[in-house]
Amino acid sequence: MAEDESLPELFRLVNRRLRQLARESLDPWDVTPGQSRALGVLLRGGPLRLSELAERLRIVPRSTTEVVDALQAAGLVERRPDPHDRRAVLVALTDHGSRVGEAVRAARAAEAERFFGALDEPDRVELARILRALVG
Amino acid sequence: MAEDESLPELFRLVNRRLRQLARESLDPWDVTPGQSRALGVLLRGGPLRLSELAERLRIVPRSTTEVVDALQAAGLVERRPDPHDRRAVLVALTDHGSRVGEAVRAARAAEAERFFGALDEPDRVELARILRALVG
DNA sequence: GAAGTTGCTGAGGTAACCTCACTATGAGGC
DNA sequence: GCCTCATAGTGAGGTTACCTCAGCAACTTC
Repeated sequence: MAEDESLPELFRLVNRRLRQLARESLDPWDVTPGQSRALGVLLRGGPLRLSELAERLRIVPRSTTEVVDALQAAGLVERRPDPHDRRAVLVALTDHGSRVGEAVRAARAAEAERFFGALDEPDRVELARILRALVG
Repeated sequence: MAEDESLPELFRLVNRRLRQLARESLDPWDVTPGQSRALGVLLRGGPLRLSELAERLRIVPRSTTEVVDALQAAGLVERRPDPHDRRAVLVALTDHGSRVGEAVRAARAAEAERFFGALDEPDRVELARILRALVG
C-alpha cells in the first residue's frame, strides 16, 4: 500500500516504533522517554549542573529545566545549590530516583533487546557502525 | 562527553538531524516535513480520500485532517466531494500544489543525497536492508 | 425503515523540543 | 573597588507531529 521505503521514511518508521515501545515500557513508572534519558545520564554521571546535563542530553538548557522540573515534581531528583557558583544548580538523583532510574534502565535495555532482537548480531554491529558514520 | 551510543540513542540522533535538514530544505516553501510527506503521497497517488491518505501516511484520520487543513490554507490542495460517497472528501493537489510538490520532492531528494552521501553505496544498501528488517 | 458502521472533524491533550528576554551572579580589566 | 561583559537558570510563548474521544452525517444491512 504505502511502501515509500526511502531511507528517511524508514528512519521515521523505526523511530516511531522506538518511541512507542519506550512509552510502553516506561508506563509503570510514569516517566516519559525524555525523562528516562535524563535519569540515565544522572545515573552514570552523578550530580550535574543543569547546563552540563543539557549538554549531555544534547538539548538546550531551557528544555532541560523542564525535564528537571518534572523529575523533581515526581521526587526523582532534587536541585541543590552549587557550592562553587551561586548561579548554578546541581541536579542530583534522590534515593527514590536512583532506584527508579535503575529499574527504568533495565526496562529500556529489555525493550531494546526485544526490538533489535529482530536482527542477528552481525547486523546489529553493522547497523551501529553505519549509524555512527552518519552522525559522526 | 555524552557518548551514549546505544542503538536507540543513535536513532534519536539521526532522526533529529533528518528533521532539522528537512526543515531547512523546506523552508523556502513554508511547508513542514509532515506536509511534504502528504504532498509526496498525493503526487504519487492522485486525488485520494482523506482516510486513504491517512493510511498511506500511517497516521490516524484526525491527524490527516490537520495536515490537509494546512495544505488547503496554503492553497496547495483542495477538498472535493467524493461523487460516490457524500460522507467522504477527496483531497487533490491544486496546480500550485503540484508545482510546489515537485519542487519539494526534488529538494528533499537532494537533502537525502547530501545526508546519506556520508555513506558509500554498499553501506546504504545494507542500511536499507537492516531497517526494513526492523520495521517489517 | 431501524440499527449499526463508516468518514470526517471539533475539542482537547501530549512529548519534546525551540527562541527570546530577563535576573542574578561571576570574572576580567583598570 | 568598579565597570563591563559573560554565564547560569528560568518565565513566557511557540512549534511539530501526533493522539483520543465524542458527535454528526451519510451509507449499508436486514
